[in-house]
Amino acid sequence: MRTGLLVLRTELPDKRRQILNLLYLRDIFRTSFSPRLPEAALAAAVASEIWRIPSNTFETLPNSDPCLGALLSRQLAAQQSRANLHVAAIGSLNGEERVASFLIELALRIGSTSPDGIFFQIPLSRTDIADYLALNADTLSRIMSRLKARGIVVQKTRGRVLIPDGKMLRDLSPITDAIVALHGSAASTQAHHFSALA
Amino acid sequence: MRTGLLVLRTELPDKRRQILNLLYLRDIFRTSFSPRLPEAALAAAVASEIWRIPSNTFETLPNSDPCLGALLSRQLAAQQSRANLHVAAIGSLNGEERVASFLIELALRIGSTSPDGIFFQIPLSRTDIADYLALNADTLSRIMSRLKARGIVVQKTRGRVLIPDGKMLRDLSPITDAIVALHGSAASTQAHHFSALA
DNA sequence: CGGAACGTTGACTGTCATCAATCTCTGTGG
DNA sequence: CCACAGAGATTGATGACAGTCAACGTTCCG
Repeated sequence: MRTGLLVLRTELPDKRRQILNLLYLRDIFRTSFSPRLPEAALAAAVASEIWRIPSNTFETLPNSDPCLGALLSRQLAAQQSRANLHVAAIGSLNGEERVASFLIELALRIGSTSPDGIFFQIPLSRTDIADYLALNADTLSRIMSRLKARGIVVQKTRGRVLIPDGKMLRDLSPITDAIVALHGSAASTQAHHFSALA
Repeated sequence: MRTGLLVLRTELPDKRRQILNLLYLRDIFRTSFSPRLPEAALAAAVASEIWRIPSNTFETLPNSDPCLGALLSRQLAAQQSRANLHVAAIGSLNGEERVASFLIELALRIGSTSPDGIFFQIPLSRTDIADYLALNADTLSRIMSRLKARGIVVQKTRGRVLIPDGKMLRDLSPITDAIVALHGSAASTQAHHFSALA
């Protein structure tokens, strides 16, 4: 995909929904990445632009250009790693830690640094965020309220958020380093806000 | 890898452990599949045999043989899909459903069909299973006791288990179909025990 | 036989889900 | 411009499920 943000969403029998994965710029998605779950479907969280490549072409892509093959291989490895990280987040963090981790992820991916801190537009609805973090929407709302009360996040307008101090957020998540490694390119201006060395 | 069973394990600050992924026969693992989490490490659950391939060789493998490239590509897709399925399991199932899903997975992977049902040797310690399912070991023990009381699983000896009736187990997990699709090869004698059509 | 590791079980606690009431935004039409 | 409707978000009261801690069983070693 070229721009935008996609979610891989599924819905189990009892109206239990879960967002399995977020897909960002330059991520690769194949139908076969999605397990055969009921209602599993890709949906655009924000307007997105996608390149479609026929499956055959995709599988023989590396043959045409060795360098492309290596790139592809690394991209897929990074996505696998992100999926594993998400397992760790959902499986071993509590609500607040999950939300903090998610905010760090967004800040690295779509944040822009300003003198006041890191700004970004939250690209998902509350419900989608809750589904992504395996939390209830009500619980998510409560956690966000607590974070706002503590001044860790500041809500500017609907869906627009400011993180005044990356270090405070950093300390709320035990997996910050892994998130930075996977979502913050070395060149990212946001990454250093969360870096342990900063 | 060629034989055995590997676990990708991590351990966060407060002795919270999580098993991110199980690796079975013919699965592919690269260091870069593992997020940079504290203590992230591969460990053998049972004696395992592994092929090591230098990273460069790996990335250029597809160039040497187009057919191999396609195979590789599909294998990686299947593993991605399994990671996503595991997110769904941990994120949206309750304890009993997770355990049922895990038992189905094992039955498909390492079970052998007998007149009495499906037999297998549980290849992980209680603690590891709990970490894989994002449950507490005590809770896991309680759930297993309940399943035994209901006759859904029968414990033969330490770590050796019999599933008398696959259909009963099947109905305990809302994601059975997806598990069968990913872990049961079409040829597997176990797969039909869990199939909706059986 | 004894010790260590692992597993089980019960009583209690804490976190998160559920349900319901209220509030806030956003867009629409008078 | 305001009123209104509807969706989404917030908040509180309550309950269920899983986690914690501690005691006791079991298995498997030397």
